[in-house]
Amino acid sequence: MVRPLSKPHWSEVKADEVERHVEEHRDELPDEIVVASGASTSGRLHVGNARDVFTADAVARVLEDRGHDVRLVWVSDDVDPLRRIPRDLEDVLDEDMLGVPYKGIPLDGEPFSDVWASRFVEELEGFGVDVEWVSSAELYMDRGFAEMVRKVLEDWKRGGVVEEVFSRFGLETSRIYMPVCEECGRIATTRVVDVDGWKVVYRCEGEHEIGDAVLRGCGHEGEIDLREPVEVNGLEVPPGKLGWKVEWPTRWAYLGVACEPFGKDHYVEGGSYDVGSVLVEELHGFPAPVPVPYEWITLNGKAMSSSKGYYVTLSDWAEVCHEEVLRFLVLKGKPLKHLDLDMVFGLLNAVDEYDALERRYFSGDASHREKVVYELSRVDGVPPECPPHVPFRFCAVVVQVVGAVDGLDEERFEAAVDVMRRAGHLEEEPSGFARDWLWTRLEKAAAWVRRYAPEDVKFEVREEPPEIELSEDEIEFLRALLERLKGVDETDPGRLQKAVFEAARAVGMRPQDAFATFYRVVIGKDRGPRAGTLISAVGVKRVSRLIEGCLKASGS
RNA sequence: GGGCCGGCAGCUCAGUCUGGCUAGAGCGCGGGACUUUUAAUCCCGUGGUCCCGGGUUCAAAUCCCGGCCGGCCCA
Repeated sequence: MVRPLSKPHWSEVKADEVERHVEEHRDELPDEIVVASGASTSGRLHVGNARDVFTADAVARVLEDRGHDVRLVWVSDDVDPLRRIPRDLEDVLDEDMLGVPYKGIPLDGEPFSDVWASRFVEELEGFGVDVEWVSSAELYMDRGFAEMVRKVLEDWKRGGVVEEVFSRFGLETSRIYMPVCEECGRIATTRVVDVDGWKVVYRCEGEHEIGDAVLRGCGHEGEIDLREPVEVNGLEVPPGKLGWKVEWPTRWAYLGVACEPFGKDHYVEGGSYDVGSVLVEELHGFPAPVPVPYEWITLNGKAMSSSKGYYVTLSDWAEVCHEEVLRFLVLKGKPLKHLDLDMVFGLLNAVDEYDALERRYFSGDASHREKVVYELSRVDGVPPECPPHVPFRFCAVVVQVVGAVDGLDEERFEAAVDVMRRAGHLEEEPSGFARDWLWTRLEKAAAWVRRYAPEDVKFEVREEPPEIELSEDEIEFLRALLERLKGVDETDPGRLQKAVFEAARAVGMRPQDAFATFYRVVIGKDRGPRAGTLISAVGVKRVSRLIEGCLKASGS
C-alpha cells in the first residue's frame, strides 16, 4: 500500500462523488452540473445562511477546476408563510402579515423576501460567490414547473406514488399543497378540497398554529389555477405551493440538481432528504442529488436567528475583517463540524491562522489540503505576492495610536506605516499591492475596534495634557522619564521601554505603578499597549509635551 | 423510539474517509530576550488512558462490533 503523499480536502471527495453520480446518471441529468443551495428568505440573511452557499461554491469550484461546466444556483424560499414578525421590523410589519407568503408582503413597495434575497446575493459577490438566483415564487409561476406541480397533484388525487411513499414513511399528505387564499392573502390557513386538472378548489378555515400565534381561516372558499398568479397586498404571488417534502424533490428534477448542501436537520432518517430521494426517483424518474449536510454556524455558542435579531451578516463581517477569513473558517473544516463565531478574540485568532496559512502557501510549505483550503478561501484568486502580514491585532493598536479609528486618510496611513516599520513588522517598504493591502487591513481593524473591541483594549492618545493629582514619587518619576527621553532614539521601542523602566528605578518606584502613571498621563487609562511601542508610535516629542504639560498643570 | 455529529494536551481543535515515520497546532502555563502591567514580537520549555470494552491486522486515534457521555435533529 502506497501512502498517499497528501490527503484530499472534503470538497474534492464530494466532487469525486458528484462526478461518479453524473457519470452514472448521464441520461437523466443536464450537461451542465447543477449545484444548488438556498435559504428561506424570512428575514435578513446572515453568515449562517452563507455556510450553505460557501459549501456549494467549494464543490462547484473544484468541479470547474476539473473542466466541468457548472451552474451554481441559489433558491430563495419565498412562498413560505411568515411565522413571526422579525424583531427588526416590529414597527414596520403588522400582525396580519402572519401566515402570508413572504412574496406577498410589501416592504417599501417591494416583496419582503426579495429585499433580503437581493441584498444577500449582492453580499455574496463580495465574498467571491456568483450565484444564479432562482426565486421559488417565480418557479411556481413558470409553466414547466406548474406542469410538474399538476402531475404531483394528479398523482396524489388518485392515491399514487406520493400517497404510497408518504405512508411508507408514516407521513400524512393532507398538506401536500397549500393554495393562497385570494380573500385574506394567507397561505397558512387553507385546505385543498379538490383538484381538477389545473384547478384547485380550497377552503380557508380552521385554526392553525404558526410561530407563537394561532391563525384562523377567513372562511373563504375559492378556486385557483396552477398557472395563474394571485394578487396579495398589491403584489403578484404564485397560486400556492407544495409542501416542503414534495416541493424539494420536484425542484431537484426541474432544475436538474446533481449536488446540494443543506442543514443537518434535513439529514435524518425519515427526514426531507430521505423522503425526497425516494419521491424524486419514483415520481419524476430523477436521481437524488449528492447530499452535503452541514452543521449550523453559531454565534458565541448560540444559534443565529434573523427573526430574533441575533446574527452577523456578510456585510458586518466584511466591515471588520477580510472576506477570505470567513471563507477560510467555513471551508477548512468538514461541513458537519460545528463552527462557533466569536467576533472578538475568535476573529483575531482566525486572522492569525489565515495569515500563517497564507505564508505557508507562498513559501511552499503548505500541504495539499492546505493549498486547497487557501485557494478556496480566496475571493478573487491568489494574490500576486504574499501580503505583508502585520498582525491584525497589532493593526488594532496602530489605528488607535494614529487616531484612525474613525477614518483613514493618507496622512494617518503614513503614520501607521511608520509605526509598523519601527515596530519591526515591515520587512520592506510597502508599495502597490502591499500598500493597498495594508490600507484595507487598517480600515477593517479600525472598524473592528469601533464595533467589537472590548473596552480594555481601547484607548485614545490625549490631545491635551491632563490635570491630574500626582504624588511626589510620580512627579519624580515623570521628570526622570522626561530626562531619559531626551536623547533616546525614538525608532527603538526596546530602548524606550527601558527608559520607562530606568526612570522608575531611579526614583525607587515599583514598575507597575510607574507604568500606570505613564499610561494615565498619555492615554488616560491604567493600562495600554506596550509602553515602548506606544512612545515610538506617538513620537517622543508629543509624549514629552504631554508629560511636561501634565507636570505644569498639576502644579509642579 | 430513531438518526446525524462529536469525545485526542488545562482549553479550542487538526489528524480518522484512504490503517504505517516519534500523535500535531494554536491558545494557556513555566522560563528567557527585558527586574515590565497589556490578547505586541521572538526564542526555549511544559504538557496525552487519542471516552471505555472487545475484534480484525505484522501494525489501530484511524477499520468492525458493543457500550458510555455530550450536542443537535426527526418523530
